[in-house]
Amino acid sequence: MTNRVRVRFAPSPTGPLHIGGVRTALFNYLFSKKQQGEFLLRIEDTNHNRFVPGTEEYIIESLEWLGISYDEGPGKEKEAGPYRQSERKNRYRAYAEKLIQSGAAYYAFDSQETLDQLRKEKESQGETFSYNWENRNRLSNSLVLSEQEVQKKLDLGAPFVIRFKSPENEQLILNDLIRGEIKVDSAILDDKILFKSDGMPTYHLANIVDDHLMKISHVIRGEEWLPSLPLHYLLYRAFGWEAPKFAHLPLILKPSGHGKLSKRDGDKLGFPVFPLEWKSESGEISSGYRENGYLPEAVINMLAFLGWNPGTEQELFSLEELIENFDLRKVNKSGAKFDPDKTKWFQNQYFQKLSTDEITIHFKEYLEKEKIDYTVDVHKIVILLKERATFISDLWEQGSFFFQTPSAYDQKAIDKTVKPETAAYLTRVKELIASVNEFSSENLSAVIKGWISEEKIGFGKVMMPLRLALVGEMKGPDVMDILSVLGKKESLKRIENLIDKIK
RNA sequence: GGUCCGUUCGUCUAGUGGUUAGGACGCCAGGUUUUCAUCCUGGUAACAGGGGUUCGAAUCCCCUACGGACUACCA
Repeated sequence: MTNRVRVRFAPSPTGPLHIGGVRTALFNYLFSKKQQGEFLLRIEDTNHNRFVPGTEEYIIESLEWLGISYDEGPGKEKEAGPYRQSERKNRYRAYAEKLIQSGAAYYAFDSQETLDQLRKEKESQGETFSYNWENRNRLSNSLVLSEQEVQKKLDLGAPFVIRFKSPENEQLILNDLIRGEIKVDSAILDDKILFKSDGMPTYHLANIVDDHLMKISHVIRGEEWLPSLPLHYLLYRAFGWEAPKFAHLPLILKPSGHGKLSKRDGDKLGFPVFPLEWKSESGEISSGYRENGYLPEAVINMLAFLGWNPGTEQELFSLEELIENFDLRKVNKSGAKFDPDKTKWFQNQYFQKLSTDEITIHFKEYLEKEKIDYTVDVHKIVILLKERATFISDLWEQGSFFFQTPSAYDQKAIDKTVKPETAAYLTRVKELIASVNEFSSENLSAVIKGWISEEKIGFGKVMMPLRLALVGEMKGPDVMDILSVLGKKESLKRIENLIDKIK
């Protein structure tokens, strides 16, 4: 008898994990850690047709990047393993047979074509065909066939599936930790296939068997599974097992328009829906948060607040704080539209928390990757640019002029700042700068601003063209700081360039 | 179509019978920055509709509308 909390994240390796899946993993992780329980990763690969190579590795790498570590799973084998359903393959049949023995399930031999035909017929009458108490006695299965006939078919190797015999008339009262009581009439259920003709279990069987065998205490999964809850509940009962507690998480919806957030929304709408970049076999690339420069902390924080909040006004939470504060009862019932702007805001918050040293390291890596040579003091540039950046790449967008002499000038800025006397002013500034030995922004400021004040010229008339000469447009940090970072030689060159241009 | 779930500012949400319905993102305005961005201050804006229950409903109940999920030998 153990009350130990054990939860699992059970993705199927049919494609890259998208952020909805990541959030499910996160909530499972937070819940289990809050209760000092275990978090397992189980790969649900019972359908080889949909298997996509590389996705299991992708899932593991994603969780690792985000800091969601699992206690048991592929590569972390414990006694409940193995953790891939394909490797547990030969366990499921026996469980299905057990259900047949007790009368809770039965063999069915109907061909795909027969069923398709029946569905079509019903559909043409505006009704839906369902394989259940209404017509299971008219079909080809062990409910209607004699024991000998069934045995003969089995012996001959005829293809078969095993279906669950759902009760005809029972009011089921189910419980969900987030939604409370849910009442369902069993008459609307169909006899779901538990065991496929290819020798593999379906999700429903494998899921229940494994959750039981792995001693899962709480099943936390997406709302799309809510309609399967009655079946799962019935399955536990048929096996005579105690069912875990269930919690169905609200869905993550598209930012605009309608419906569940899907893989295709991301690049269509200009933000990632995947934690990591993914390249499909056809060569199509889906962008990822990591490659787009997001910090894992920001992604975690954003995801945690999609459908959950602590009930206080605090919005910034580290993983540890999330664990401390997480409460399933505070999870919302309704779906949440994904908000790319808010995600950026979280990113900005975490980016600003980074030290200038950390940012410098990453910015240098960026420059190297982009093959940009430099002699300037990158750390100084980072100090100047940090507060205006949200991503490392912003540093380049905001400050490329530190590395490259302007080759063109913003025409609007020229029109606005260049006057007949500008060339003369700049020539004088050049002389002044040349006279400064220790090229600090304080010294430069004293000399240049001193001269402007003395001559009563007006700051804008000098500073604006000077900025234009150094930057190429009207943006960037303090002009004196820019001069200081650029150094005497480069500064003089840039001023000279503009003088030549406007003379 | 059927079943189930849901519905507070544009978005994420607080709120559990008595609040000027709070916060955040976004947006707008002002200030700072002799530039741009940041930053600061302020503003905009919501209880889906209709019936009950109650002295009193965003909060409890019912109906309607709308939204979503599911409805495979996929998970």
